[in-house]
Amino acid sequence: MSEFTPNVPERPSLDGLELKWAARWEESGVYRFDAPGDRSAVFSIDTPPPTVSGSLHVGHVFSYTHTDVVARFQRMRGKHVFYPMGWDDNGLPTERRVQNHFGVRCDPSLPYDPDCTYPEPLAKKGERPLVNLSRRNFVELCEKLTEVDELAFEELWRRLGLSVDWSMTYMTISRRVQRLSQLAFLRLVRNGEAYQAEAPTLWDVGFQTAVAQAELEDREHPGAWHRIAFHAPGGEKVFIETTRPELLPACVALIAHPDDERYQGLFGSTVTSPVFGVPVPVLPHPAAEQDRGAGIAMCCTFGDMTDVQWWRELKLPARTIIGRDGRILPEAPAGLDGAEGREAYASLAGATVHTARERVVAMLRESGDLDGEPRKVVRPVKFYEKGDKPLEIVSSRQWFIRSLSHQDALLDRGAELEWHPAYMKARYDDWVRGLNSDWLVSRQRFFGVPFPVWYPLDEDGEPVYAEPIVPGEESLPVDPSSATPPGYDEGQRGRPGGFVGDPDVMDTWATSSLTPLIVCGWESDPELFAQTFPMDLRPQGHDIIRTWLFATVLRSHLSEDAVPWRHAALSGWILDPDRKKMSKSKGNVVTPMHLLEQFSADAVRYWAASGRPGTDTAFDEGQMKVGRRLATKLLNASKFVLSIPEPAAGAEVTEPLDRAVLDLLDDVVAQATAALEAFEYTTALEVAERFFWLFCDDYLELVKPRAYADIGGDAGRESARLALRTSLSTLLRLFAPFVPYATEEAWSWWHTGSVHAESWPTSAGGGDASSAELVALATTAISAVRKAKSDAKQSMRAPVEKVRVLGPREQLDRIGLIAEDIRAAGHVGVVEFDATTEALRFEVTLPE
RNA sequence: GGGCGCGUAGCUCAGCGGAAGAGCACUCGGCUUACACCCGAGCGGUCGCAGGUUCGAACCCUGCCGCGCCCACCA
Repeated sequence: MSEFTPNVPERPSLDGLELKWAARWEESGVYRFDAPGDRSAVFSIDTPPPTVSGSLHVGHVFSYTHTDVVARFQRMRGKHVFYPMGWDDNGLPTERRVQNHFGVRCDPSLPYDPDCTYPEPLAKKGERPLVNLSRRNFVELCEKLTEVDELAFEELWRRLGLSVDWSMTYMTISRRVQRLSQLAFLRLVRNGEAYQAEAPTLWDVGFQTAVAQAELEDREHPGAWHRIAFHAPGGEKVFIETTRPELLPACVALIAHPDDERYQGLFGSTVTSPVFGVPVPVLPHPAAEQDRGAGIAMCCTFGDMTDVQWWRELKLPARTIIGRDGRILPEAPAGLDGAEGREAYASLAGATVHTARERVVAMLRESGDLDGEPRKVVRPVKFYEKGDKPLEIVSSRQWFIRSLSHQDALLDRGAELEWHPAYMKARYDDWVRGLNSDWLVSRQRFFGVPFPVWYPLDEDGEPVYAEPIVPGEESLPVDPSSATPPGYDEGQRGRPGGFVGDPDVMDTWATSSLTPLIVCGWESDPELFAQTFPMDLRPQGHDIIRTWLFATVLRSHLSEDAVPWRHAALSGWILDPDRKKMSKSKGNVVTPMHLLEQFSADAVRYWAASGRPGTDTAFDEGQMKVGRRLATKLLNASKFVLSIPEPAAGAEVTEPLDRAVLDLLDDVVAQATAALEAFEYTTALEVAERFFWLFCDDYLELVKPRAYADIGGDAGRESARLALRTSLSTLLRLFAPFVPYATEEAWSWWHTGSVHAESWPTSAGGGDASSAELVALATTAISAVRKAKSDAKQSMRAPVEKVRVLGPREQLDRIGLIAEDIRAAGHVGVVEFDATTEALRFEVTLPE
């Protein structure tokens, strides 16, 4: 480029930049990953695949921007940035959305219909009966809907300016990912790290599926304490207290602490439950707390996890009374043998837990075994995080991945990671230390990756779970509900001596925990894998440390004997102005596309970049306005610098002010680089921004007359022109990761290539202190002149008769170096110096 | 109950051992050959509280108060 006046528009604007540049970036492939053949030249990012179940919100925009800033920085540093995007379309949210959207329901017993005509979306809820679909048809419909969602997501991400390589996009429900997920699972089965077991499991009666420890949350739930009498053989009453009287027929023991003096005489004896008349032992166990309730608890199968512990450790019988639908089972459990007890139970059969509770309380009241009235309490109860009814515990057969036996190794893996911010590691450590069961990965749902397993049926038609049939790896992915296992034909499905497919699907996390393996080409592209794994960065929310982060570390540990990445960057929440977490349910979400349209992508990115790693950040349109101003200013400042003729060949930066400013900028580059290397993008933006405003407000004003050649002669003019272009080039590159559109636009006015493919500015080591001081002196001087004009309510263009500079000799000497710039910029007649022993000050004399 | 983080200007936040900072808001002024979607000047703070360490503390230590989050318990 050697044109004097580059291609600068008359009135630069942010409007329309997104569409213009997003299209050109796609065309030119500037963000395309090309494998360099060398792991050290790659920066690979394990981007979170957003759940495709509706819409992205500002929280997504916030955290994905952080990652993009880092990606762009690394790219400019010369790294081959491996930055794919995925969509998590697996799981409950999609299932639920499809059911509501199309008015359908999955019936796994139906056969697959290859010519199915799918229903149109419902115009309004309940306008027609639900349409039943086979599992495979249901899954196809899910895929249809998620495709549409994914396009909308991609459009938003492109507009935001994420420098993702869109040619590598993956979907967690795709055949490729299903294959990989099943393959990884079968490998775990083979080496004993995945197993199935029949055990009491936390169960959501609404969704009718088992849930894992990581998916629990506590909610305040109203209940009541009931004081209930059991009967000892001698006729005396033993009172227990419970919030779940409906579990009385499931009671298998009373438990008190071994040291509790009140119950010493009862240990080993048998008491009889009221109403149901079931004899149960009174047993000691250290998990019983003396100062809680009556100090003696009724152990039921199962009211809570302590019941499970007692049941297991004291080898108690199981008296299950709650079914998977949350209702009381029709058949009374073994042990409930008395006629009266059976009659009482019959009155509960089929009732919901809530109704059963009322009936049991009524019966207790009638028999006189309810002591006093129930006392209402609100106490925390375990819920499935997506559910709306308290969890029950039912016994069921489930698949688990071993994690308890790897606790120490997982803590070591956590220590291998660099955490940003560092204190987030504590959450991981807490979680790993607090694990109380292996990872339950099976879900009794439909839309997800099926377990690639069948079971032979014995002559009675009962599955032989101990001898699962697995497919060959080459046949993956398989859906055992429609595929036939090796050695069988389809006619044997469900028949004695035949087979049955595992009906369950894997939990979403069981697949998304494999994202590093999915994107890096595990078991499919060894060359790519060698260049990208272990990955450099996992960015994610701090709320899913116990799920996604933990599970990914576990799977990588089991599969690759390695950490999945070197750095984990945890982003915070977006808080609404009331300091609450922004969420859809609170109805306070602002749609991201609207924000991008209103403020521009650069502005929204600027706001996002103001949130430090791990820190919850307020949603702040004010910050977006500031960002918009910055981006506009970059365009205008660029226009101005480029409107000044290019420096002549052989020009040199000779003027003290010019040298000092470049020195200062060099220091800014050093600071910004160090900050970005440590994922402290906010600090990088701050130092760049502080310099930029000083550059615009003070340096540009001071240097204008010289650059226009009004003063200073040839050398001064060329020095100014060279310093201006040099600064602008550096500044545009410094801001490119943050405001990619404005910087690209301005860059395009005087360069042919993309700024995002340029190299990151390098620092010569930072300026010395005297440069910073000289710039500070220049700022102080020009401010003093401005203040005088401002106090006199005059225009900045108004002439100044005289400026007297008073202060220490050394400072006067330094100001002397830049006095001519100050004089010209301030429209000052003469500048005089008077050495004193006092602090530096300026006397500004305006004309009469 | 355990852990983590945070309390600095009206608001959003930097600063984390050497003279209290920025932006926004507010007040006053200015069409200045890049930008009026702009520019300039100004107002504004017992750095949560109380002790301690230090020549020196917003910063380090101890205790307390308040807010948020994570985990556990849930008879």
